[in-house]
Amino acid sequence: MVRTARFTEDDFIEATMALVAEGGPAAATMQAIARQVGAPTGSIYHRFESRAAVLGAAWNAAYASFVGALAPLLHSGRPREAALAILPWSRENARRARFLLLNEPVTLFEDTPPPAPLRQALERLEDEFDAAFRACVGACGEGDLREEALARAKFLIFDAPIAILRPHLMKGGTLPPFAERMIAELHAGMPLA
Amino acid sequence: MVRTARFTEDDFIEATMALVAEGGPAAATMQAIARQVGAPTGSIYHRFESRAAVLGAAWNAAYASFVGALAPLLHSGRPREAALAILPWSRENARRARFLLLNEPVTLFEDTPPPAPLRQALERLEDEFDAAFRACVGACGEGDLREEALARAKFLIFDAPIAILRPHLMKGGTLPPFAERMIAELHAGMPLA
DNA sequence: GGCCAACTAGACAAAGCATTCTAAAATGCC
DNA sequence: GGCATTTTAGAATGCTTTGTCTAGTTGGCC
Repeated sequence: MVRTARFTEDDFIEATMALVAEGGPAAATMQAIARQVGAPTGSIYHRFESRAAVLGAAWNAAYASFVGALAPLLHSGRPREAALAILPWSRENARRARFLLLNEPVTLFEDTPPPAPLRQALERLEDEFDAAFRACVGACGEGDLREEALARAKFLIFDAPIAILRPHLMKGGTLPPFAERMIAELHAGMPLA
Repeated sequence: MVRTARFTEDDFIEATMALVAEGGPAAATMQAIARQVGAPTGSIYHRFESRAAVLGAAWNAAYASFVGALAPLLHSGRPREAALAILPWSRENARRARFLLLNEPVTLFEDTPPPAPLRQALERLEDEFDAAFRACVGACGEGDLREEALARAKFLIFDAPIAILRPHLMKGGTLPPFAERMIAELHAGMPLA
């Protein structure tokens, strides 16, 4: 080792999340990221091979944090708790929540996909999340029936809570307490199986 | 009148929807729209003053069609039917559904907002939709309680059904029959008030 | 104390974009 | 048939972006 780095990989990742959370994917230009960190654009390319790599790394970091919060609850068979866990996670990770939950990877990476290692890492995370859902659903049904049960679980635990949160994540204020109630009520009225 | 137009306003609007539905907002460059229609780029500017105007016009058209399908049902006090109506509308308007339901206006217009007339037209549509929800919720509660009831209705009738549809709209295939069942069950288990 | 790899620094080149501009073509009307 | 005007047609312009390239700087180690 020789010269100490002024800017870490994480500095750029955090700046990217902040910019996307604030102004959408297009706001995260390499120059905007550099400006946010206080670095020249060239420095980013010492850590990331391309813009797609920065976005991909940021996405994977946010997604890993999210999956890390939910997967254990799914594996221990507590779908309701998993759904409700999205709220504290979003409150504690406001920037990540806006970045992760208000963007689709397909639009984030629409121009150029991230390099292969990042794509594979993301695929592993998605598989991990999927496996957690399957473990939670258990061995209920076969074939199409099983797929329906899985779609049901993903809706109840992931998509529906996020749909409840989305308007408030957009506005940017604090998440209202009745969000909790709505999720609980949803799970009371429409059980997993 | 003198020379007959080869390309109509609608040609460009439909092309824009198709491109965004296929490859996200960034795919709808002026040149891509022109290519899709078979026109030179300059011709677009005879009908629309800017790219934001094309996107805005496309968004308003899709949104008007959607609101037109749901608002009457809300006004006649049939929230369940309104929620279920999203399915046939999406099946009959696959391209519009992907364009409208998988994109947020905030990301679509993040760079430059559409010109004032289109913005106002969109605001009117949003007000119309909001009024339909308020009419459906009726006079239940005051102040915060009323706002909660409204958020509840919007979730049950709009956001939740779309959350159910989203994975399938993404994949692009036909919408599965169990989507209908899930929406019905959701409304059975978690009533409006 | 000097060496040298890793880094900062920012100008630069190349590509793609929205928008404009000039020229030509079409068509209802006189 | 010729004119006025709308439209097609597509090249040209200027801006913004990503990614590269050359210089110069830092700081641990011999």
